[in-house]
Amino acid sequence: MTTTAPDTGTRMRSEDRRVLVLEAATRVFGERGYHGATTDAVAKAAGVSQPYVVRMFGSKEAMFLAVLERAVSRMMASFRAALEESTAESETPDAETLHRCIAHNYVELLSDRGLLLSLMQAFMLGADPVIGPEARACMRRVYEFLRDDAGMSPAEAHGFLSTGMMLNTLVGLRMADDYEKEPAVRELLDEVFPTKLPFLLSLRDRQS
Amino acid sequence: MTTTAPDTGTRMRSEDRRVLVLEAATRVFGERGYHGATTDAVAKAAGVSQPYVVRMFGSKEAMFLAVLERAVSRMMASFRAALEESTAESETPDAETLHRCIAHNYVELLSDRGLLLSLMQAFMLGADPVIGPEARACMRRVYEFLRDDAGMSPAEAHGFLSTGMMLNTLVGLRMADDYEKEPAVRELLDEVFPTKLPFLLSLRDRQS
DNA sequence: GTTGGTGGTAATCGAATGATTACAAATGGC
DNA sequence: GCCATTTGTAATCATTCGATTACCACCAAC
Repeated sequence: MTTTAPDTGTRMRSEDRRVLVLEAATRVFGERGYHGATTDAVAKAAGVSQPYVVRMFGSKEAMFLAVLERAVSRMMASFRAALEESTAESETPDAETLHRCIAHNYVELLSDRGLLLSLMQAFMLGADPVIGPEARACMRRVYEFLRDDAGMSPAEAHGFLSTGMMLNTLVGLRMADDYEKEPAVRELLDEVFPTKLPFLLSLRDRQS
Repeated sequence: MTTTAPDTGTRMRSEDRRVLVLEAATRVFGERGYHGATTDAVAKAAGVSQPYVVRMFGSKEAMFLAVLERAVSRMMASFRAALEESTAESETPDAETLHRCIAHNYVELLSDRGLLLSLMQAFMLGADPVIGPEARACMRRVYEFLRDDAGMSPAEAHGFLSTGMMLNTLVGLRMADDYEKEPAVRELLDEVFPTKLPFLLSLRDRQS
């Protein structure tokens, strides 16, 4: 007897499926953290079976590392695009122009819900013997880009990274949930997201 | 027959024991995160049995909330002390004096290994229906202190919080582990911890 | 001395989870 | 058409973990 529902006949190339699973994993890891995320939750979010996601990456740990690599690569690509934008505006862009261009692209990254949160989750795993070194390498890549490619001074890079950590933290906290109820929260978010607030608030209502 | 090792005869008041367990839980939650921490690991770190820590707080979730409350209370106390220090130096302290005094006490907090990391872990749990609201309230308490008591402008409070998030992230990453090997890391840490670097590096070598 | 409350532990349970195995259905080259 | 490869799933396993239960030991009051 057949125990499974009849196949719909549609099969994907594993390459495409892998991207789907990676996107789902990014969302799940971002929301629940490395330890809190389950391979089953990722599987359900991607619409595949749990053993499939395990075999696709070998282990949950390897899957997280893949998510991390993709996340930092996409962030770097976003920064590089921002750098080109700002050099297009003026030959030797000042710090403010660069900041504005990067901030613009950075908030765009928030659309990929979980990407920045997955990075942030990795940054809290420095004690992990496998993930820790990879996470430190990610931070290093970003810092070296800011110094070597974007031409920032150490102090400028520090300020830029600090603001980024703050943004990520506020997103992790879901601080926007209290925007209407708490005047202090409104004031803080108005300060931190001067131009991108409508976009941030629109993110809040999306699924999950 | 007796299955247990003979009691050493030393018994503690549950109040004192509770503090010991809270300190142990702070370390464990800080290192492994909420989901990654186990009640058994907390029990072993505190030198008691696992059922005891569960009964003491009712649940792992309640224990985390207790850790969170203690952490934010101690941080606020540290900030209040710093505020008094700076007003002792000059009647109406400028921003730099206040920053310096707070930074001094803040780095002291790092001695309580895990306190800031536990806070940071909570900040990544905004999606949790129970912990999320509590974590947002913690952030709000800190922001309102900076605005109302420390007299910071929204922009000043934003900058201060951003730097704090950056410090916490670098500690979570264990970035100091790469201080000697990676020149970029050395440069970054020299910039972020201008005066407190020896202290930071000494923390690195402590147990766990 | 015994009694009752406080400070603990050993043993165990049920559920969740990451991983493995065995198997089935679709696809493509020949 | 046939067969090997690829794309998937159902079933299950061994651990782990939070929680519960039942029990024991110390101590103070009377």
